[in-house]
Amino acid sequence: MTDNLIEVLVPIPLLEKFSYLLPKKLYSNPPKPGSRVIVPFGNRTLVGVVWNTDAKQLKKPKKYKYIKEVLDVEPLLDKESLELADWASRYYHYPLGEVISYFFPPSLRKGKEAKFLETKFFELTSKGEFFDRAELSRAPSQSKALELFRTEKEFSQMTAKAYGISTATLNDLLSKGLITKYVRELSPYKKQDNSSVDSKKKKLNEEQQHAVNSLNKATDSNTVFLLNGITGSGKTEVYLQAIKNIISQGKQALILIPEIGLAPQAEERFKRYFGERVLSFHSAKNEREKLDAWLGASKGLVDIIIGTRSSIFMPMKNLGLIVVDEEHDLSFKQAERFRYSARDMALYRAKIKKIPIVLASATPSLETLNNSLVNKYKVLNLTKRATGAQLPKYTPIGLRGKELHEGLSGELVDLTEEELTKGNQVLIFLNRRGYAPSLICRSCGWVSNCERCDAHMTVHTGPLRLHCHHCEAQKEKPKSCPSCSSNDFQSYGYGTARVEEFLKKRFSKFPVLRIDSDTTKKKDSLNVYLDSIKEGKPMILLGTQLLAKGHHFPDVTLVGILDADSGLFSADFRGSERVAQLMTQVAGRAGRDKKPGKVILQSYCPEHPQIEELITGSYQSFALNLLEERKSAKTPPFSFQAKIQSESPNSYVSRDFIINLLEAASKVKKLPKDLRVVGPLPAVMEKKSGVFRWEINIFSGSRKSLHEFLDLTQTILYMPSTSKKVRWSVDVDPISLI
DNA sequence: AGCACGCCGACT
DNA sequence: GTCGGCGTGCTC
Repeated sequence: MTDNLIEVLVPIPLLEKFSYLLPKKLYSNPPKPGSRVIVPFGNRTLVGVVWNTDAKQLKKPKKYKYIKEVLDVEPLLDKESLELADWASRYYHYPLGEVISYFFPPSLRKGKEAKFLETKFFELTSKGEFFDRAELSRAPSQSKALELFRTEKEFSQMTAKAYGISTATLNDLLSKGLITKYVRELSPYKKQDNSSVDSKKKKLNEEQQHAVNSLNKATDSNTVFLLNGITGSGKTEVYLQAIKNIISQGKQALILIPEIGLAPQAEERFKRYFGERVLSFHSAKNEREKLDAWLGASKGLVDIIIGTRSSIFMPMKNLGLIVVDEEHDLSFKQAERFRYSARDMALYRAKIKKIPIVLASATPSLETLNNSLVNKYKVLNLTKRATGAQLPKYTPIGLRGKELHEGLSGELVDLTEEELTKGNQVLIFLNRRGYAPSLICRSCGWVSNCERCDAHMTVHTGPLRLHCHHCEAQKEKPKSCPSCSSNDFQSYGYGTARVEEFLKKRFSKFPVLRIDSDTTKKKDSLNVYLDSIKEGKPMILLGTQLLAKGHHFPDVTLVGILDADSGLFSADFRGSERVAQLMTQVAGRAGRDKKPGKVILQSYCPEHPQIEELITGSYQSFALNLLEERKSAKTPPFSFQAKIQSESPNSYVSRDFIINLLEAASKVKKLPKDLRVVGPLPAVMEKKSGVFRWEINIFSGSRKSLHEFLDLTQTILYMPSTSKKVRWSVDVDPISLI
């Protein structure tokens, strides 16, 4: 019998589960799967999670240790979370013990109590109620406090302070037995108060209404919806109403959004609609807030969680719907350690829980689009803008042989002038921050390369410095050329800061708002910008992809895309997909309201078939073409991809590590025929942050053989004999472009 | 991952 | 003599 042996997961990069003995005193009350326990591990003590209570005996049983302590009598994670963790661990080939820790907020990972903030309360006793206040004539503070207690009956420590009752007074009343003290968990969540909720539903158009109806009909079934609505078509309103329906059934909804920057606005919109039982969750929250949100969601005190990718791990007592907004967005994929895709985990979570899930986007990823084409997903199309406005018209402007004004063609400058004078706003898009992408020496050709990366250092102004955009490196602009000592430097190319300089000079009467990660570093600064845009005064919004993300700019009538070519000739097969999404999203900021919009696409090759397709066709037609290309190239979504990468300060060491891995793997088992291994090759940017990266990319038409191969490499990678000088990673469904 | 153990180099 | 460098091995 092994009924006293318990399998525990520890947060350590090891593939094994560890078995522990249950002390006799816990026989009557054994911990359940999903409970946290404290276990001895080597000479350390760790917080682990119970996985299995009927663990099998090891083949050669060593000495088992005893569980030290059970932290949770009732499990903190339900069966579905455990199943999701198990799946993710196997799918992403990442140790289960580490995966499971993603399901807990930091404080619970550290072993703290799963309780809301505990607060001291002071309550009037019956003695206090009938006590003659005349006896307190020499203690006016106590007398006054007692009077307050008689009307309020009890105070939390905080409120007592707010009422001006000092700790000394409280202690005096306590010692006289007039009040008592007790400790209570202070749940920050109130029962729903519907009076604060704006229950007016917006009027929907026919397509939106149809979408809402379809979503409402799918309750309790694992239906995957692609809410494919053009920019400005009112996707949010559709899922808001679907969520309303879910909540009216006493269930919860989980909404995943791309970036942390979008969280405040999204939360505000949801709160306006649903009241206080909406909670946002993202990395900027502190430990206490994270724990409170976690507890609130798992106890069912919160109806809606809206958050960034890590919210997919949020326990929900009665989850009824998941929405992944802007599902194409790359930020749903974690690009380090546990390289999960929150979107794909959401799909699996909905499957386990047998609930509907909505993937919403104007520019769906090719994976999602393909799944909808093969009828795995149900498509809800929104083809009209909610305001009735038209999609903006694209006008290409060829740049060859043209004189530019810091990246702007004469036509674009004129059109900008025209729109500003009419009182409209203009959006200029350039996906390159800083002043100029590089600094060159005009006398010898020296270029400002980063010492730690295969990349140029970008010129930044105010103060004038060189920054590497791929590592932390920064330095002064050299006084003279390191190579020829001349002083003839030129800032080569242009970034947002340089264009800003020009626009401010050229359109001095109008504000120019530069919005990129340099100008929005400070907390809330993005919101300050967005608020000033909302005022609707004529101005120029200049920025990077930050501007492309889901914002509603009703007064923008002209969008200028300075460099439509970037990314078209990318080394990555996902480059064009990304460009099309970006262009479509940016273009979609124009003409959202009553005023019609126009989009200028500057390009050195306007006759490039992909540029033409974007202009004359639509994102949809562009994407369908791309899908055909991917099909013949057998790249995802027509095959499954994984990447194994090594990192070392020495390029040869890094390369040899991958070569040895492949060799070791093929010794154990011949590579299956349906597996295509590309590499070993250096990464596109081989040197980054001082380490050299080599990789193999594995493609397979069969998920099964891909995973079998990864399982095999994993056992090799985790062998103690494997060199620890090299850092390695496995990335399933990689999407990174560098 | 962490931590201990262990085997070589430059120090009070 | 020993303090400490990091290679290697192990964790129920």
